[in-house]
Amino acid sequence: MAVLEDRGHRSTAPRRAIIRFLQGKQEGFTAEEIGRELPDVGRATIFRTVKLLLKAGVICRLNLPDGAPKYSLSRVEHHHHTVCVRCGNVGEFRAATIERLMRAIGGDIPGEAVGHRIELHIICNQCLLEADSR
Amino acid sequence: MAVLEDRGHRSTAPRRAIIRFLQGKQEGFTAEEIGRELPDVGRATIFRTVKLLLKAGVICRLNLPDGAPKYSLSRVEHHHHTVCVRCGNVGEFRAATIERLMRAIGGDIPGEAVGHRIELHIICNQCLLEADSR
DNA sequence: CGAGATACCGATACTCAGTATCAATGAACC
DNA sequence: GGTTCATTGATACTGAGTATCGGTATCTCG
Repeated sequence: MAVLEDRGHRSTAPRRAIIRFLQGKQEGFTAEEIGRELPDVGRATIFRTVKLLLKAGVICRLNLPDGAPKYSLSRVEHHHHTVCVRCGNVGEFRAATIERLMRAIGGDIPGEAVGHRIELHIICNQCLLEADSR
Repeated sequence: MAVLEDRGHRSTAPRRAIIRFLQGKQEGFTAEEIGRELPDVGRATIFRTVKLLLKAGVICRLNLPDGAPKYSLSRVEHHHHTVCVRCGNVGEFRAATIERLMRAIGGDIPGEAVGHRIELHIICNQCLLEADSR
């Protein structure tokens, strides 16, 4: 909640509103969605705040398989995302094995490895159910 | 070369020009870059052709860490990308270990795994050199 | 080869995510 | 309470990609 103050930013009404809105969010969200939910907050401010939260590590950005941008709360520090190729819902997962493996691969590749990003494309349970019942 | 004809598309001058241009490309490229190189080809046609080549599997789309879109030739069927966080150049790699691991993780996660995408963020050798010499 | 159907073209106008600008406001700190 | 300066919203812009549409070129078939 005091993520921004901790980083030397001011606590303003729009910022509080955005953070409060995101607090409940289980699924990923788009910037446009925030705007729809908080019509009193200017568009620019939404993007500015999203950027701050990104830098603070509170949320993270990912792309759906078609490239559409989406954000999600970072519940755990280092993690990766599952994204449903049907409905676009995103989830998180961690796997220590991956981290070890990526470090090993980083050593085999020219240049210095500084990080990675992994997206697991799935069809989520709900979409599977809907497909069945059709 | 006859990728498009093989899929029932027509062989037209703009398409041939784009494919010929991409043939040489080692690094990743953007749509805008194609347009700069082939000013006689309309913008819409570039995006249309890029989309066809994507569907045909000839090229693939990826995002730089900041979300900027980029394309790269698919030299091998299933592969992943390294992207330099300094200069944005992209490379390819494969690692059978990853594929096995991702399949295992897919089994542990609710829903049906259908694919994945992995980006390894690096600082490429050239950027390392430049950083040293400064 | 000639002709017709239609896939494809370029120009243009649009959408969508995100950024730049700028005058007005309101946190923070004294 | 007053001052400073980060922040705001409005607005205009950029960059990637899509929709539309009248005109053109490719493919196919006779």
